[in-house]
Amino acid sequence: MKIKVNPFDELRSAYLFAQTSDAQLTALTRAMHEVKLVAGDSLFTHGQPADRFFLVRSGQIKLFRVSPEGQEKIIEIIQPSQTFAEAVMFMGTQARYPVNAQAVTDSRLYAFDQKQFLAILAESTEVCLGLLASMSRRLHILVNQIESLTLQNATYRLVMYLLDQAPKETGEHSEIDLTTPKNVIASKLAIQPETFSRILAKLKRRGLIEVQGNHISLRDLRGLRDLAYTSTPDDAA
Amino acid sequence: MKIKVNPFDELRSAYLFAQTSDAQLTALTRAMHEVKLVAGDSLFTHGQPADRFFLVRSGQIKLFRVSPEGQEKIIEIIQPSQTFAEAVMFMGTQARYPVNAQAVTDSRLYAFDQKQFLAILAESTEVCLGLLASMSRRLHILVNQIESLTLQNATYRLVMYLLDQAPKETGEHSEIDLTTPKNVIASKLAIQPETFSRILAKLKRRGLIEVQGNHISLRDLRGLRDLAYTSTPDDAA
DNA sequence: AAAGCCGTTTGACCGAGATCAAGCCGCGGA
DNA sequence: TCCGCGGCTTGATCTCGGTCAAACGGCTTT
Repeated sequence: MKIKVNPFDELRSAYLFAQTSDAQLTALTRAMHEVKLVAGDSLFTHGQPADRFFLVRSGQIKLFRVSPEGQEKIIEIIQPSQTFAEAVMFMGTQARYPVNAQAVTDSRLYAFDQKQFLAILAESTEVCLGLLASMSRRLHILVNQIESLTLQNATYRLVMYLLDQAPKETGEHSEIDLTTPKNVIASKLAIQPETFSRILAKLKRRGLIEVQGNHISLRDLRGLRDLAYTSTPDDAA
Repeated sequence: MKIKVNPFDELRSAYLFAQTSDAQLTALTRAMHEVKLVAGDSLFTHGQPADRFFLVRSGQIKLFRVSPEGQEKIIEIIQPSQTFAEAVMFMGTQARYPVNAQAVTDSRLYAFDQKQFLAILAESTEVCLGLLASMSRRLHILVNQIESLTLQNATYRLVMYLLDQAPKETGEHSEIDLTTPKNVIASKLAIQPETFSRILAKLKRRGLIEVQGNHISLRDLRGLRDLAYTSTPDDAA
């Protein structure tokens, strides 16, 4: 027994295209091409002219900025079924990518031509509204990031990340696997790898989590949540 | 001699409405009402249901988050002719404001009804594209904020703020007036008022600026730019 | 003119997290 | 099986910026 697969299902799995009609997707696919990257490959760099945006089919892409001293700060890690850089398509005359994009793992993407995309937008209000919604969510996420960078400490950010990774079942206990190298997560949370490691060790000492490589057991979800909101800097075992 | 003023000029001064037709603006104004705030008045709070967005006609509105401890972090200070909270209109079912909004000084605003606005969007691609462009810019600004919060120090942020306030003439010397209380600027830059004051004092000691209350003379633009990019923490007079 | 008040400045101290520097461990290649 | 590399951990130390506290100065109020 064979399951029938709509060729557009993969595109529609992306928020951005969820509401787009077959006809429009057909038009879009004409100016779409496939991109394959191996881990470490750069896709585009900060300041480079932006003439296309992307949908991740598999793998992970990190969007980041680099400081003059070479420090890397990851703004976002793009997962399969997510699009990115679509917001840049509206920066008007000679748009430029505001960040660097690089593959964390081997990845397959679709690239969409800016002109083609703008043409579709111009004739479809639904696509427009979908895009507005997706940008609105992203805006909100960035505001939350700014809040936690400025009003919360490193432990809070890390704990929130862990809780966010956990499935939202209601138990007091949960298991997660880090799908991303620890140093990459650290950069996303704006923490040094050493500090990241130390915070994990602290949580372990307190019996809140257990760590075996990339696998982490959250032993006490309530305790973790409490910690995040009170954030005792105290370190004693 | 009297200058003829289009009643919509004020609206069109906002990026968002720059391309909107008279007919659409007419429709919009039907569901628009005026709002007056005195300094310190709250307009809306974080988490409150969002059913309208705003255009600042005069005054200043700060958008901010508050930490559990009561610390305030200003995300943005909205100036006359700028709109805000329009992005929230797309957060779907039961949108909520993601920040608090409060008047820094006495202010006059226009408030626009969400439904009316969405109706106009649905029938005008130009307005849609204008909105996309404006959200795209805001997105970019937030990314830049995240970068400077994570990859740059307080001195960098403050110097960049000063340089940003200065008119872009090419001289080596420039005068600026802070239109916003120093503690508000400090919060926007994620710096404590004490530190803000100390950094200004340091810049003064080095002969880069002169300060008289809210008036600041930038005596050495090149020096300031250099400082921002090298950012010697060194403090000696 | 004195008294508050509020935003700002200055001083002394502290601490979260960065930096520098070793070790450790798991994994792939020879 | 051993080696070597890269990511992770742990320890020692440093520092930027925060915190607490007090004084200052320009206002408005009485």
